Amino acid sequence: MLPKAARLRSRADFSATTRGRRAARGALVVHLKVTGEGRPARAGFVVSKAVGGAVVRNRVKRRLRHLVAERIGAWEPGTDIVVRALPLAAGRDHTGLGADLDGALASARQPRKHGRERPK
RNA sequence: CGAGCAGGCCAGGCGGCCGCGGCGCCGCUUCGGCGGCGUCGAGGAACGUCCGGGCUCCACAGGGCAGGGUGGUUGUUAACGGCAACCCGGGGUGACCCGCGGGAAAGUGCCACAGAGAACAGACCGCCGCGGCUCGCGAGAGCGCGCGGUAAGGGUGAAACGGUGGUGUAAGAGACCACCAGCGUCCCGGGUGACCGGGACGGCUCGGUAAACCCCACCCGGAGCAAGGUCAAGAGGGACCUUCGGGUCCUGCGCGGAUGUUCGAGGGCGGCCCGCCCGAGUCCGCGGGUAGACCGCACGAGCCCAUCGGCGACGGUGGGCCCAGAUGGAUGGCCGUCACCCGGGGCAACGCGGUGACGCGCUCCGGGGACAGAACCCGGCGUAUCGGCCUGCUCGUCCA
RNA sequence: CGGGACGUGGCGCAGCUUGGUAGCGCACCCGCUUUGGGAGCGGGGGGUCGCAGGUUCAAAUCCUGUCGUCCCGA
Repeated sequence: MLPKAARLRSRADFSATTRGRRAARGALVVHLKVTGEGRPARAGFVVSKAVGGAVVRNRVKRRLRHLVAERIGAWEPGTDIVVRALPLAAGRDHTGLGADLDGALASARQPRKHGRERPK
């Protein structure tokens, strides 16, 4: 799992990260912000009451923490992410959540294109 | 063997890889932490928050009136609205189960519709007597008739002012009698008690509803671990120093308005009134600051075993054990395997039964494993829960 | 942690205080009106009163438990 130092633990950290880039995939929404500071990367999780009861919420959180822990070493220092779980995440298994997380991260890392591509 | 009743228990096991939090020891450290080893790490409901207590702070001067809760008895307990045993009423063939189970002759209210009449009741039909009229020779019969008697019968209703049989009567009626049911008073016996059993007498019968108001008995200070405490930080103001960035010390939000200081604001004594006490601030608006750490906080009405008392809830004694403490919130993630349950396929092999189809064990495949996450602690209650196990008991059927 | 409100046809609400008939608006169906539609007029259908138990002759209403939703204070 993630040690304490690698987790976002205050309201201020969460707000700062949430104002960064955002991407959604499947049951997850990921906020990403590269601060450029020299400390290790950190992650935070938001699982609201809409996802389920305490048992379901804890299970989702624990799975996400493990998934992030497997990936966090590869990120550049100073990166903060916030992973928010949608109600769909309650029925998602480990593999499914991993796919959602990777997809959302890849999408968030891509530089945002200005304007939308209009369909022909 | 089949139905069923009651009580209790479990909450998958093992292994691999990768992790998280607390505590202890050791080592390193730039004093922020890091590493290693050891050890501990969710529940029977941790849940809902329906009760009761511990603990902490506030208050303690009482009186009256309101308010809330409980409601068979006796126990049990720190306490309870819990639990145990028993009593009463109801249900079941039975084991057993269910009951907010005080008072309706203290008072008030309500009882729709139907029905003649619904609470110190009521003559619609019927029944009976007298009178009237009609018919008939007459005995008598009849009536959309009048006056009176009558609560036995009909019908309505949840409920119609005791039941059955007789005496009696014009017809009837507890008007009277016998038995039965119920009520009240007294006596005897049993029980700590609720109450039970028996007897005598009485008037003969007095509806339901208090989960309607109410009456009676008993109980009840207010808040809540964001309780409460220690420390740090802080905006503004003042003084001093200054290299004009700031630093040190003291005090500790600033501004405006209302009201008040023995002619007393405001607060406290759970609410109101009286009374008493403390007493110089209190309230409103605008603007600003803080949002940290530690203690409380894990030895407790604690758990396990034995034994004694008690029908039991429970209590006494002795021995052993230390058993979660997070704070964007740890106690896990992934995989394998073995047992368990469900569904489907197969007899190719083995075992049992059957002539056999096949069934069971077996084997192959697929699926399932619930309800649910500590947040100051404890005792209960209530609710959710895939399934499995144990003990005692009841009824039915068959065999000996 | 403490306190409060609500649940009634498809939707939004009354009725609960003082227990006996569940009502209103929109929507739906049928008819009239119109060339047709809308509007209007007339008629009609539709409700386990969140769930379970209890009190009562009788419960949407009273009591207890339970489920869900929402709000307020610290």
